[in-house]
Amino acid sequence: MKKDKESISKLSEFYKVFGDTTRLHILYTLLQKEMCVGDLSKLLNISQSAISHQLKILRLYSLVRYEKKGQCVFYSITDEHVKKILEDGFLHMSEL
Amino acid sequence: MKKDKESISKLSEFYKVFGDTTRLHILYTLLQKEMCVGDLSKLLNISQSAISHQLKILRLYSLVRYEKKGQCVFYSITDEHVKKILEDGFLHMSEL
DNA sequence: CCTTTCTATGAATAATTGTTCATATATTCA
DNA sequence: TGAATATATGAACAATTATTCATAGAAAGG
Repeated sequence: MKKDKESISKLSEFYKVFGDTTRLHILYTLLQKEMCVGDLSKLLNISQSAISHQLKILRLYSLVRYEKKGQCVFYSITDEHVKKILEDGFLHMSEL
Repeated sequence: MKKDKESISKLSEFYKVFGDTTRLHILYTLLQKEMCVGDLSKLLNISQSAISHQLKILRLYSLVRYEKKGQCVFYSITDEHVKKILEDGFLHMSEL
């Protein structure tokens, strides 16, 4: 695995995505079940706009996917690999 | 594993530490061999002060340890667990 | 249609974080 | 002891990132 400037920069971006409480809250909530934007907003007590902006970033990094059902847009964790990353996070931390 | 506000906040802090190119560069450099502040500064072409400030954060999170030898302070990765986290990072990313 | 509801988004603002600059402390060596 | 070298650190400044605010678009229901 190369550890040049380029890939270290990529890796730091990757970590940065997880390094925000709003995004982590969204991710761990979606780990339980898929949810639409408004529900996330109410549940986490964060404005709809803020949620939407952060979901955009999570989408950009392919951490969540979405499906439109009527007026609602349901978001969910992309796949098992992302779920694993999320579960590993707590393990790593608790070992430090 | 509890996923309350408190622990999600802790976890995001943990990720945040890795979410900076300077700190990652330092960490991956120290993964090769222990090094003193000045050498890191020269090698990475980052001011001594910036390196020192970032090392302080890495120390705070127990990711590095240091040993004073004369005027120099040699830094190294704390332990195998931290090394594992660093190596896992690239794997996770490459699978996304 | 018109209104309501849900979501997305650009721009402005607020908050956070990183770097630089100036300087202090400690150690070595002449 | 005095000068040089290595590191740390507080404060100011710069840069980045998140949130809010205002608003637009899309779908559903009356």
